[in-house]
Amino acid sequence: MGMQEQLKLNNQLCFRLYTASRLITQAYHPLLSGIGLTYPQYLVMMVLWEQDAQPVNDIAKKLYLETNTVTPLLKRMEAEGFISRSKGKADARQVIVNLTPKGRELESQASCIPFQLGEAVACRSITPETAPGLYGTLDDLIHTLSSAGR
Amino acid sequence: MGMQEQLKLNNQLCFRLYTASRLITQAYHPLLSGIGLTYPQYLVMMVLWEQDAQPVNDIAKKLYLETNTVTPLLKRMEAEGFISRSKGKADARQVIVNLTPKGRELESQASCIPFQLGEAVACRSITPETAPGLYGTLDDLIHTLSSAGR
DNA sequence: TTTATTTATATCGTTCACGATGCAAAGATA
DNA sequence: TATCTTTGCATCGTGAACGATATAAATAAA
Repeated sequence: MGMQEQLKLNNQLCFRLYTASRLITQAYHPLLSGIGLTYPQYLVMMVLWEQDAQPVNDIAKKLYLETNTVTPLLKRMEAEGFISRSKGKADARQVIVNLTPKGRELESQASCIPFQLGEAVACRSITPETAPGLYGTLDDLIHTLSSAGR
Repeated sequence: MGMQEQLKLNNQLCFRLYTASRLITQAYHPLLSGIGLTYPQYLVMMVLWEQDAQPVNDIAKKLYLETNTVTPLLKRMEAEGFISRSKGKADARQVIVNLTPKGRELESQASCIPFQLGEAVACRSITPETAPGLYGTLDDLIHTLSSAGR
């Protein structure tokens, strides 16, 4: 009649990732709301700051999201004036996403966010020595899961 | 005019956690839909399997969620017949959540899920030797973030 | 060149998350 | 006791996520 050990919350990797993800996103909130972005919108902006003028699909792939998530996100960002969307010339099916001047200007305003966030996240388990190992593990996990799903 | 290095997606811990969390949840989906649960609902069930008859607030705290997320979740689970909700006797403000027989029966059906999931998540970076370290790091992060937010 | 298939994006419906706010019960203070 | 504050839960509105489906353009096959 004992509780199944493997069904305890404490033994779940996924629950930890889910919680850690939500809590970090919450920590971003006050910083991002200052520049008018949500966290997923901030991710899109980082993709575009790194390389402007990308089709929807390229953005979606880099974020491991589907277009049915990204399309409405981009529409809201267009309504806010951060990006513009235009038909692709080479391929008329594509929608090319461009930064507006307002969106481009945001990069310098956002540049301090990673540092501010770093202070909030500072804990003894994540140091310059241990971070690469953690990143590698998560990258490995993401790679396994994203390739398994096809 | 160079790209701000710290604003690159590859340098972001949060993006990794966000992606890993989503992809693992997706891996759960086919397993959970078989027993009629979503992933957050599965988390609630795990809390209740471990200890039945808890007030909403206790469940929310264990999942690091607010009641405005948990209440609608519980209502859907009640409509599906997995749980029942009743007024607390000692404190009339509380709503006590109980497993129904159907919800209790689900535990044995769910007991194989962690193993099935384990196979999907199997990658060289997460082994019986490395998992505790990863869990510890995430727990530390969660602790830091959840106590900072107050 | 038709016809069939794939690809790129969009639409729709449902379920989270979560900030803001409301409300009633409980507890504290006057 | 009457008033004030806190606590527990619910409601509302908005923005993701995502499965399922639709549509048009591009490509492949017949």
